[in-house]
Amino acid sequence: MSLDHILLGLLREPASGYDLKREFDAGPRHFWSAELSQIYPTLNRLEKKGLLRSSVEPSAQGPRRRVYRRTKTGLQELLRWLRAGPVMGTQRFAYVAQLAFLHEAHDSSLTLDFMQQLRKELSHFLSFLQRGEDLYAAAAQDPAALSDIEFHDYLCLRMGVTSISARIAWCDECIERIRGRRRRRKRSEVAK
Amino acid sequence: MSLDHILLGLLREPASGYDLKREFDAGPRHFWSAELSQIYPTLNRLEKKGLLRSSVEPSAQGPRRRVYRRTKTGLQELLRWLRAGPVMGTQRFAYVAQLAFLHEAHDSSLTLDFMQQLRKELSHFLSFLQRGEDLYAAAAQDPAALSDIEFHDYLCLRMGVTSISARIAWCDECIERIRGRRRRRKRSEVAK
DNA sequence: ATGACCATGTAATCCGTTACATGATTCG
DNA sequence: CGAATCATGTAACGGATTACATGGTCAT
Repeated sequence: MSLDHILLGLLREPASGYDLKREFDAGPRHFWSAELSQIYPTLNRLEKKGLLRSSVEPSAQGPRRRVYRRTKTGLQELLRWLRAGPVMGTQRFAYVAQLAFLHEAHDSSLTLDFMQQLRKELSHFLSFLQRGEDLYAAAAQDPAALSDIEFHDYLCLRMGVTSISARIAWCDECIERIRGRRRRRKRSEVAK
Repeated sequence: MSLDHILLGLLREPASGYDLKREFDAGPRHFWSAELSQIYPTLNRLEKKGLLRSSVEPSAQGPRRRVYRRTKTGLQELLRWLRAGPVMGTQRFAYVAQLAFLHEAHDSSLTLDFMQQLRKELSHFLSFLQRGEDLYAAAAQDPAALSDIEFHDYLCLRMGVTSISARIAWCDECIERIRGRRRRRKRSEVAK
């Protein structure tokens, strides 16, 4: 039930479902995502549970919006979740499973292509994260220059950058190993 | 629908649902997992679709087992999935979301404790992966010494090791930054 | 007026976890 | 004989995605 708590967390400022969706797409993309069709019913449920309160407000641009605010109970529930320690959810990387089975194709160029395409996709995502990181350039020098909120955001962004960078390095390592393996195979064939 | 393909991939040798569950727990733990209650119905469905074929066989130890084999169609479907290129599923890291919201607690020691506990859990998992890596010690020298299957398995294991290592380094970086921020905050308070 | 974007929702379906239910075999 | 392990499933629930449905406002 993490989405409940993530919405509670994002609602440090009053926001509509639509706003929250945009926040998901802007920031936490490297660690969470949600669709509007999941957000709206969840907000509704949280309001029924008394963790949120909503009011309809006119919009500056567009139709009327339902704006949600966290209640005192909502904040308490968020803090309870945070104090319970890190939630280690299950990881799922379909592309690693694919790599594990690529031997079935008996074609090392397919594995090579696969890793090169993966590297490209990861690099693309890394660029996106690094554009965000540039805004915090000062933080690398003096972490005390940031507000509490910015500081925590920055740490999360660093997680994205270090973890995608490591994955790209892994791609490079794989590509090198695949090439090395090929060369040695060819050599030992010639030796015969 | 990745589980379908992962089961097809794991079934390079005939196996029962119970066998496959043990394989999940032994190997792919760092990139996939599944429960028996999900595996059994999925195998059933794949058989109905003609991608698998099963037969009941006596067990060496215990009651009779239903052993599944991949059909030609099953292998073709697996290869189709592999050739389609890397599947970039959505990532979900609840603990990063937690970190993003920890500022609400207004207590830097809570953030510090959180990161230290996270580091501990990740280290534990890294040890598990490294025990697996030791079996492939030779591969680091000569990748051509491994069979195709072992080579691909090894690359997947390396993904786990590099990616968890990077995450641990990130924890250390965070811990350092939190401490540095504290010191600077205290200093500027004294300066007043 | 029409297309882009703002805004909110429901329905169908699928994926995944937890709990429940059953029973065979083996080892101490 | 009792506990551990082998072995196969079903049921209930919850989480997440895709598709569908509706309509307002604004700029061109």
